[in-house]
Amino acid sequence: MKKPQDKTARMTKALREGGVRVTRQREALLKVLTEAADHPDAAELHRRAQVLDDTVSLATVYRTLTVLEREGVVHRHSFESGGARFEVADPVHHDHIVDIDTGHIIEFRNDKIEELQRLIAAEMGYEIVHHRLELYCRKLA
Amino acid sequence: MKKPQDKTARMTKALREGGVRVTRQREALLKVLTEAADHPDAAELHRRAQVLDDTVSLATVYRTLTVLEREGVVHRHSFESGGARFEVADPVHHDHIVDIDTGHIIEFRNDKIEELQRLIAAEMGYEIVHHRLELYCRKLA
DNA sequence: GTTTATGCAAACTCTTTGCATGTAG
DNA sequence: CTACATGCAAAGAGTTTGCATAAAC
Repeated sequence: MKKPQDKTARMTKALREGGVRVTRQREALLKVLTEAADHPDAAELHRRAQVLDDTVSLATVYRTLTVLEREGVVHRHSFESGGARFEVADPVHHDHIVDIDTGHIIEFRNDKIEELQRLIAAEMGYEIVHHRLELYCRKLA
Repeated sequence: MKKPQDKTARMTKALREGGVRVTRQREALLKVLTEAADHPDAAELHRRAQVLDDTVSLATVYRTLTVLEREGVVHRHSFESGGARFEVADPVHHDHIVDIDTGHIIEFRNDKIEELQRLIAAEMGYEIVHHRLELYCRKLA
């Protein structure tokens, strides 16, 4: 069982070492991000962060998310509808299943599919820098 | 060698049978779409369609693309940056490699990867309705 | 003739930015 | 103390929409 506070501590350390200032607002956002079990968008992160610190503005949420993404501690996804959604970067890459009826997002990882992608790209003379695989699904009866 | 005019003819037929009116503007857009070897966005399609019919407005381009997508003759993609990009629906599904240096988009199809996706979804109790696989790549040296 | 599509401009959503002020290191 | 981060409001990009007019069937 990984404790969220450990994650936050590791993240703030990584940020400071990257020359990034850890402000009250950024601490609030980091806490909200590490505690999120879902994939919230910027507005939702703003709402959650304001509970912890009501001075957090939406502009800062966006600016901070950009910084966190650049520092590699957050991943940005854009699923089929709506704006960008965010999650704390997982050291192990995973893909997503989107339940088109409920909107729920499920993570999965499959080494075979990762390897196949690498092979396909290589056959075409390419090396994968990053990729995106989303399965839009419906629950089986 | 498939002739573009055949494609357009088939598409207009499908549209009329779907109760959709085929206007001058829609004809221009269909022609531009079938002749496109790339994946243009709405603004680019607007530019190209205006060469054929200068009364085509951007609003109509958007409205028509929505109709064409609903009728199944066009696919809409949203790659990592910029707005939506469109292509005539391919009867055989394909995925995309995006060259991150040039922006070029290459299509590919791989049955094994399609099958793997189906298996993964099934294992989680899901059936795939549609999916999206994009490989953001760099040319190998 | 009816019903649907169009152009235009305004509105909308999501995101970014300029600027004066605040604050982390 | 100085450089960087912030809030606010305004601007931006991409897309949609209300309305009066035009045209497909």
